[in-house]
Amino acid sequence: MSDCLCVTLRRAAQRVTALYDEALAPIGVTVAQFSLLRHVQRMAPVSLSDLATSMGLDRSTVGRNTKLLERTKLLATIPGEDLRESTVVLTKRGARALAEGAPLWEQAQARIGAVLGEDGKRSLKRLMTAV
Amino acid sequence: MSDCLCVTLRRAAQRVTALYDEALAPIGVTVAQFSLLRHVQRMAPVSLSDLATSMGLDRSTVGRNTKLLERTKLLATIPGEDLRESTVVLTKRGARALAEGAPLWEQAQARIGAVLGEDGKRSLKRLMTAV
DNA sequence: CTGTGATACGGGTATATACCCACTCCATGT
DNA sequence: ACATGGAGTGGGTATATACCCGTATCACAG
Repeated sequence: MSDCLCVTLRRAAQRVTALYDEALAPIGVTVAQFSLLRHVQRMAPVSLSDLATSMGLDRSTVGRNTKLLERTKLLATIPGEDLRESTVVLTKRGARALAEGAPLWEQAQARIGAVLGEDGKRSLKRLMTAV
Repeated sequence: MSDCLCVTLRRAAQRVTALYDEALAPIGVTVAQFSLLRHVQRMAPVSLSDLATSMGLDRSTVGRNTKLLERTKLLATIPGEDLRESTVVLTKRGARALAEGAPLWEQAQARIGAVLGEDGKRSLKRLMTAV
């Protein structure tokens, strides 16, 4: 067993990701993509830069992930008034995926929440504010 | 703020990884590579498959990560008696990197250990056994 | 109205990871 | 001895992520 906290944390994140991904499989998106969809839903119409800032990810990462969801027709991008800007919106399919995915996500979230418990969630929050 | 435990956990893992990577930067390896080096040190001479099993990673991942460390001359692979097998060993440079990296790793580990606290580590362990 | 610096994005490259397929090599049963 | 199946690896492809650079566009100072 690895006693490196970092490696353990990475593995935990991977396994939890796999669990969420499996839960969301019926709607054909990963948890990273689901998260992106939710952010777009909240912020649309929104630029890639604003999305990236809001999600705490690199702009290029958001751009690439958005492209994937464009290919599967869950997102669409339209040029903004500022021609440099690419504005992202949900498609109807995207909205439907979000609606159908919500209870699936809830289940996974409840399961992990139960495993972590209140103290686990607190530790996680503490970690996020500390690093 | 994302209220998805999975996304939060992923971000936490990324940030902690960045912290360890920065700590290990003087010896020019990432924490994933450092972990691989340590496993090789413990198990050498060892096949890729055994390494992968021991580290809980995919065989192909270990193969690729090993190639990276071969390029930087921290690891070497020699053909095993079984010609299918590729046996991995530490080079002198690899051993030196491990020795020099140990205190750097310790520092990062201590810092994250302090943030997590005993309850945080317990939660993490609980998570690992549950998923 | 023009030039310059700032901003938005895309693409290249890199690590880390997984899964699946093909190839090679071994080992064992007939 | 040979065939068949299993094991070990490598490579292809995919996602998710970061950083850096180039290009296009904008906004503002002069």
